[in-house]
Amino acid sequence: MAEIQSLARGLKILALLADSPEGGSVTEVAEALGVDKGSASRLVATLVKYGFAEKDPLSRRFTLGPQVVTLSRSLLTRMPLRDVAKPYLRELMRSTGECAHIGILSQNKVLYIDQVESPASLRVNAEVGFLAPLHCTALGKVLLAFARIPLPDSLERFTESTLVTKEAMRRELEKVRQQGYAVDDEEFDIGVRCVAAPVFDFRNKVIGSIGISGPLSRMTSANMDSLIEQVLLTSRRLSEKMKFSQEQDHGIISKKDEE
Amino acid sequence: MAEIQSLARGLKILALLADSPEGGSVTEVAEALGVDKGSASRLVATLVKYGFAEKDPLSRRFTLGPQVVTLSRSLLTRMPLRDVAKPYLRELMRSTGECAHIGILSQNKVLYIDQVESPASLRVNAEVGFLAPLHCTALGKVLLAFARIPLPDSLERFTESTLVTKEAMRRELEKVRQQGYAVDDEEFDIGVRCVAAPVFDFRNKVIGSIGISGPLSRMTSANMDSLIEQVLLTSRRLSEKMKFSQEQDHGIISKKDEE
DNA sequence: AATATAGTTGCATTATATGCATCAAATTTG
DNA sequence: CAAATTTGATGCATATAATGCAACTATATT
Repeated sequence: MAEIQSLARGLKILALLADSPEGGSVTEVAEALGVDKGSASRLVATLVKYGFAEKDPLSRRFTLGPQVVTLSRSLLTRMPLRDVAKPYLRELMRSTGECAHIGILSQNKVLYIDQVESPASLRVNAEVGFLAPLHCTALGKVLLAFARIPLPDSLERFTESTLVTKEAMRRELEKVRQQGYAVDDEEFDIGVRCVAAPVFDFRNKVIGSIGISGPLSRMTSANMDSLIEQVLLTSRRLSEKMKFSQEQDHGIISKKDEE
Repeated sequence: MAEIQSLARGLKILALLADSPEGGSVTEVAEALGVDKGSASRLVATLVKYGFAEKDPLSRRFTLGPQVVTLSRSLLTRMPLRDVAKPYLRELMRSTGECAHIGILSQNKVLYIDQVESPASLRVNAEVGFLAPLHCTALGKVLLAFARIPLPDSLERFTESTLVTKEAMRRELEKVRQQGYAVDDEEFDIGVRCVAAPVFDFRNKVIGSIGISGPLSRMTSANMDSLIEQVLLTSRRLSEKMKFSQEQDHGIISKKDEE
């Protein structure tokens, strides 16, 4: 699979700019890619020209450009799952009082595609576009358990509670499958608990996971059961809705357009 | 300014995919760019390889990939204005009951970089990443009036009330400058009114605009005055805060890093 | 003001992207 | 259900476009 070198370089630069909070200079970019300053200069100039990067004239450093935000919206607003899920997220947040979010599998991580914030002043906030590890988040565990994707080779430790052995992980995923939901008990962020459950499409394939996150102080063992109940209920209702809307889509697609 | 052709082509493809709801096929892409099918095939393959595009195996069509969502988040979470504005947006939404949003100038349009939704069931929703015209939105008029950028050559009509002549626009902008705020009275969407005011940085340069949008039924002439008051108050407070945080930044930047 | 560092641009070279043709796969049609 | 047609992928030779070098300009540092 031959890749187009200059395009690949440009895309690598975008990833680079995304990773460095201060942006990147031409020389840094050149070094990172192992190309000449001249080439780097021309590549970033092209990115700027199309709005994918921006130059701060003062520092002469480059950052991501607004075009990526526009593209992102374009993608997000066209995700059927996201569209359908919105009211369910709102309802889930309302009934639990915690931040509700929905994620999909992307690059072997979980990508948060939408969120409804809790009004509480102490709350967990997972920005749309956030890319989290699978093995230590509730949303991620659900995807691992139901999507039947291979376990990541190394399970990075984030806190004391992170499950880092494949064996422990396998047992955990078995449990998730049996229960139908996953819990993250301070395995990624200290002081944060999450609950998530799968969303299935009309073929009973997992297409995402939906859940809530909140501080330990509110997500206590005393009310975990009712929170889990809410999440499960929501995930089932959403799955039903998805089946419905996708069967409709299916019908529409099979009817061929004229011309 | 020589642009790197293949990179430019790749970026054009991304814009293309963003514009077509159904995504694009290899042949369509090839036609749109005026290149060979083979080249188009290799270009999209590269985009897919780096997560910027995705292939639906069934329809063999390409859509934007999740990488753009990740990049977008990376950019948005690093915008100082966005960070600082969040609580002000929340407060503005709470005090007015309407959807509050904040935008910046991008590609001669206004880019919505954050939003707080109203809980009302009838509400206006402007997704983050939305790119709206300057001349017929409150956020946009504010930018036009205070950023001293040239008027767009043609003022597209969206509704009966859209101002489409340069002369009318100039008068309107003069009014905006005098009042310190802008109103959009069904000039973009029927049934929707918006109010917005500028956000200034420590140099008194406009860096964005903040405002609210709501249905005519709630944004009546009777309560417009108080809504305007709220927006103005918020924009002034936010500007103050921005001055403060930027002066701090300024200090940090001028203190050179070791190494 | 002088020096050093960083970014841009012109130009010749070479590698790379391109188009064509072929092949494979999938979709449509008879 | 097979034949035909459309669509996407890949190998290869050619030509073009991207590259690196070097010279130059602009900015930052001393």
